[in-house]
Amino acid sequence: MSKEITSRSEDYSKWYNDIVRKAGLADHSAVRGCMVIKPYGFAIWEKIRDQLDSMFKETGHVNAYFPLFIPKSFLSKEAEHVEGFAKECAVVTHHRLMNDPNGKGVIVDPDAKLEEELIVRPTSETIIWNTYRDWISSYRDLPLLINQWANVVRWELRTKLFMRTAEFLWQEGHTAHATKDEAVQETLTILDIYAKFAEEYMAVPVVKGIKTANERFAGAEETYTIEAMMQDGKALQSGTSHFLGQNFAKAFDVKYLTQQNKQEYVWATSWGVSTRLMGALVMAHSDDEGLVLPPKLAPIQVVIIPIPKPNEQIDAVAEDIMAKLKAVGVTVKYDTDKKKRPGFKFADYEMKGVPVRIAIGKRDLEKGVVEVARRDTKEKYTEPLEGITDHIQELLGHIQDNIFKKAYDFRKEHTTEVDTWEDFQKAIENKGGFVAAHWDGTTETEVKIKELTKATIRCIALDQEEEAGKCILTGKPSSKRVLFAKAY
RNA sequence: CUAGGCGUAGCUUAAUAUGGUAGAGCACUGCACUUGGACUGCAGUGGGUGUAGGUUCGACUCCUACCGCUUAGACCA
Repeated sequence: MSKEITSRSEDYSKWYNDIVRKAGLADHSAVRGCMVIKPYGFAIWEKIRDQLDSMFKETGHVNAYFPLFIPKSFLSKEAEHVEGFAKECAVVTHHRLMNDPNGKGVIVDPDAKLEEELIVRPTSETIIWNTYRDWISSYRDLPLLINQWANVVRWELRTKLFMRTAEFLWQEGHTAHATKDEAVQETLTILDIYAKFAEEYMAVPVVKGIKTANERFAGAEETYTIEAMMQDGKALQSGTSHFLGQNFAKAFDVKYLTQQNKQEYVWATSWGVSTRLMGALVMAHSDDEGLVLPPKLAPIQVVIIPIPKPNEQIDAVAEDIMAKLKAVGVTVKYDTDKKKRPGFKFADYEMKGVPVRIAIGKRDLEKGVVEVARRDTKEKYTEPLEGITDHIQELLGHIQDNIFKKAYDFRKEHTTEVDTWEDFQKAIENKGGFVAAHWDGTTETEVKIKELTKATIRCIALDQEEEAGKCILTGKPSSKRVLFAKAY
């Protein structure tokens, strides 16, 4: 097997690429910047999707689907919005192919030019708000709480599997409200869902915060974010929730009649997380042996491996364990492949990040035990068959907690408070991670700091306490610290 | 998009300074033998060197263009 993985210390980027490929998550495709998500990778995405989907539904959202194509004219209706995406749009100009009269193959039929070009959606605000105009006429139609699961295209020039690809999968929620307060509340509700999902399911601790004007979504009044930290100390924006004000309502003329019979523009939000979460999952937990998955998102939570190969006696025990685990909602796989040796299977499931492995051999059965191994700590021990179901269930919980704690401790160690420019530079350069520092609140300073250090303001944490201080660069007064980091 | 680096079998790679007509390991197939951490042996399958041109008697090797990957920027989720 040539499955070895480049170590993190040797080359973090290469390590990441190795994990993604060798754990069977995704491959490069024939199309530049686009990936093929493989079955195992997609199974994880499905877990992410299903969980989030149920959380959205619990909070009153419903799913719908809007077109992949957006008329070019729509994008120009909200000036800031179009500016944010103009440089990375795929444009459909024709609708027909024909045989090449000069030879083999096909060419674009020049007679099939579209009257109005279509943009492959980079995000759907415009097409959705154009639709909402028809759906909203009265306060009785509000709030409108819609989400869609879709693919979008942003013509990225520099790509990395899951982290940034030209096409990616995501969910985008688009809501309309009667009042500003309600819309702001919506963005915060979603932010909480994202944070809860990240921490409780992905086991990735996140900072909830507000983006600076400079980092804000094009067309938003306010952008809220959850920021995670990867093992190389870089920050990863893992989800965003935008308060859009009345910008899109005005651009698309979406008004409603109030109870007082007055015409008002509606208030909007939009929010999304993407397959980038897959990248976060890999980068937050995995090690040099492969993927490490939190049990709650693992497509296979427990794998049972017969030693050295299946036989009637082992099968019977394995099937019994499987049935009991399945009954309590644990996903189990019994690997009966006779061609592969146990050692190979051990390595393979470690590569794939399966949280728990149970090995059953003749010697174990004579003693009424099995061997249990956990992926996160690499611990291995024997456990009586009696009560194995409860033990495994409990263990999965411990693993979930332990993975989170490990990531939490890492973030804690890599969060530094500094008060001088010199310390700031040192922290960013040598230690990495989040650096909490005072900032004078201007975009100019923010941009300057980025030029000098590559660090950007990830967010102003929602729970950041007020504290008088001086901007690390300009010395101007500041009322609270913001989080800086180098980011993906 | 800019600047480097790299493209030889599914993967890792040899042959490239000095052009001479692609060789191996892993994977894969078959058989045998094994089996408590990526077995072993034997026998096979598989590439014409990212693509298109050019130079040459002859190109993996030299030249040009393009494509892709990658690293670092600019931009962005």
